[in-house]
Amino acid sequence: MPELPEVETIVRDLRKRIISKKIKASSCGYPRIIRDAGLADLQRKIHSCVVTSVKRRGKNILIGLSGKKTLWVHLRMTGNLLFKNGHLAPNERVMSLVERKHVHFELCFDDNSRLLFADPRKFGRVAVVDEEPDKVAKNPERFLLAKLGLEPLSRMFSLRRFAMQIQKRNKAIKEVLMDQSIIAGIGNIYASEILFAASINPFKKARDLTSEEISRLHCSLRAILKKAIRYRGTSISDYRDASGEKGAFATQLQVYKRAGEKCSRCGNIIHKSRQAQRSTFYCKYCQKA
DNA sequence: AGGTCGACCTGGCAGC
DNA sequence: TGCTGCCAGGTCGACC
Repeated sequence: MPELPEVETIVRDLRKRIISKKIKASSCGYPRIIRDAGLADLQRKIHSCVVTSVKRRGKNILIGLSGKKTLWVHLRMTGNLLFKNGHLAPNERVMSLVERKHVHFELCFDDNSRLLFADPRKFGRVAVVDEEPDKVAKNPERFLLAKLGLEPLSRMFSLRRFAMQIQKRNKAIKEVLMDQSIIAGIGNIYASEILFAASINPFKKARDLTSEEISRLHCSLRAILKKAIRYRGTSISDYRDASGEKGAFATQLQVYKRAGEKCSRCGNIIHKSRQAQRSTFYCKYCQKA
């Protein structure tokens, strides 16, 4: 699933391509991806709007539209937003793995270029919000979106604020990192990688972390996310950027999906176990409990 | 308030 | 080859 670095890569691509374009038409082959009010309402609201901005908040994509509106997109596990110049042939593969049948929502701009929302598993969601993106980003719950915590690459993400959040949580640190209402944007891949980089055991209770560990975690968290953005994200299978290209960070993964391989730091074997119903990868020696 | 679990979906892959 | 069961980057709502 796309996490912060993948979403950021898509947002940066789209910013170059769709800003100031006018929406001429939209279509949807699977209305359940539209939240709340539904398809007809959404189509009416976005028709003839001009794209004014493309932003990210956590894993959420916020496309600013003229008339103080926001087109909200969440890619969940396998969603993709792809920009395409011109029409799509009836059987054209949008990219490897994603066939025409997986395109569930489509925006057509006045120059005939398109923005496609494709999602094989149909978990992704789209909605229109009657407010501009900055206000939605600040207070997503007000617009019936999920509560979002600290933005890890913003200036607000100080060591002090991070530590305050960590110290009051009684659950495992990996679960805290992945809790979007505490820190926004980290998912299963980067939580594993960040904890490895900081040499912290994923099962350790957040409130038991020493101040030295919290400081190390704060540092690796930002470093890993920034590096992953430089590599344009991680493609395990489905993820592609807005041009349909893979991200290159998979080659940099130290523990995620590497169970049974040797730890790059100590040479011991990387372990896989189950945590909060998801896979966790770590080195038992470098990340002692 | 906090945790745990199933539901939402499809496709790929391992094992038989 | 074909069937079955398991696994997957995320989130939400029901329940205790």
